[in-house]
Amino acid sequence: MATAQHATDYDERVVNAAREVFAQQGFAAPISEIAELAGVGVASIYRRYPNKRELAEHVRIAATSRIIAEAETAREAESDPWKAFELFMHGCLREHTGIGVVLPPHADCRGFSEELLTLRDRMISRVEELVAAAQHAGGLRGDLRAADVFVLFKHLNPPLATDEPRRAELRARYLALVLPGLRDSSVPLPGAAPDWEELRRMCEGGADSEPAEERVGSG
Amino acid sequence: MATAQHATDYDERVVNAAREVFAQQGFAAPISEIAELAGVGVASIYRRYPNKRELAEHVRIAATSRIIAEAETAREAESDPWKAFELFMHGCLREHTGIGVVLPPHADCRGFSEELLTLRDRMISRVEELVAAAQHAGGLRGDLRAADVFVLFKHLNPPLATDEPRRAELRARYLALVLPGLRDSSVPLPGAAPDWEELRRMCEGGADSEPAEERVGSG
DNA sequence: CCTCACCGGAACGGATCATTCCGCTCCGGC
DNA sequence: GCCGGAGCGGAATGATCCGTTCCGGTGAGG
Repeated sequence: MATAQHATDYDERVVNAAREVFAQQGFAAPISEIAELAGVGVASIYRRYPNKRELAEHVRIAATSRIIAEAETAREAESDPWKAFELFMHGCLREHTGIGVVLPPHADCRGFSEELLTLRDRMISRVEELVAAAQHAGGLRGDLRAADVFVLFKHLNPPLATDEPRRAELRARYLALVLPGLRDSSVPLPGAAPDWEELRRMCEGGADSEPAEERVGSG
Repeated sequence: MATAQHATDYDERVVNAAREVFAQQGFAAPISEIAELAGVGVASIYRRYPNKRELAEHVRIAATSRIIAEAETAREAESDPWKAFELFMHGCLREHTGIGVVLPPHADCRGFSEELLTLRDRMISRVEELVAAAQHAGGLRGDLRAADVFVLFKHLNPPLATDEPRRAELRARYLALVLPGLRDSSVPLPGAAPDWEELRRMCEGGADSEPAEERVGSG
């Protein structure tokens, strides 16, 4: 039916716009921006999601699932562990992957659904496996940790420069700039990789996640 | 005199705090945050600067000057162009350099003083010279542009994770991760480096700069 | 022409932030 | 010990932004 088709079309545009806006600007981005990018009114978003938090959670779940799928696909498609790792990195930075949206799950886990937390853990496991395999047999430097990969994602993702084709070009450029260096272990990495808690704080500062939690003191 | 000393002390704490906060959170950071980090009241900031814009400009001028100095120092201290480039990168990411604050001059030049615009141009020139020299004789990959260096700074700077020593550790870690790759030109960089205008847009989205265009206010 | 479903955008209320105002403390002079 | 003023911290103010809700408009089906 025309009507159902129309609704589906709207759903998709809203979700896509939300993914892009959240990925690029963080979860503090205004709903109106999503509406504008989607070419709909704000009310059309609220007609589909009860509030911003639920929209954000939906987007996070979708993006996290997609990253997991990228990891599994990469492993299956490539027997060479380094190639698989490379493929995964490229896959995560492809258009519409919404990689920018998977950091906040590490960044701000307060009040998330079990589903999302489970997905988050699975995503981390998949990345750890890819890294370990590439280190064992692929020449990936041994002192790289999975958390570093997420830091790279965080930096490689949100150019936000212009339109998507150009953004993809920029992601590709900086991925190409960084990837070869990951195999050069002539100089050991100083310091320790961030743990998930620290990564959380690193992402919180950059692009705000949810408004805030309990406003404690003062009055 | 105790009084003069005290005032100087306050000035310094305010400027340092402003540099850190602006560098990590962008120029949209609230003044109250700066005040808190400096351990002073907001009024003490306004007693020294007529408004937020002038404080920001002061910080930008200081940081930009410092980057220029780092570039000149590096060139003079090292005859090997690659070493000079490396030294410059490390120098810019040292504590208190405020590298995060030099991006917005490219990011949002509206209504800046001639002084700052001149410094900005000089800073760009110095970086271009270092890059060209390192490419000519130092093994730096030939397709790296000066704008890429600023993109790297943008990503290497604002961990914001915890306290400064740890932040310095993180900056060092990711600089060490990236630097070796800059000499590996086996795979040419795809896409084009951003021009200054595009870099401006890239920074605008990430961490807000000034509120918006001309906000008349302040009556 | 009427009804129903769905839209876009204006309206509302709360939160945030730049800036100003005010009462307090500390210091030197008497 | 008491007075005047400089300088301070934080509360008060006014404007803006943003999440959410409300409402009048529009097009399809009957």
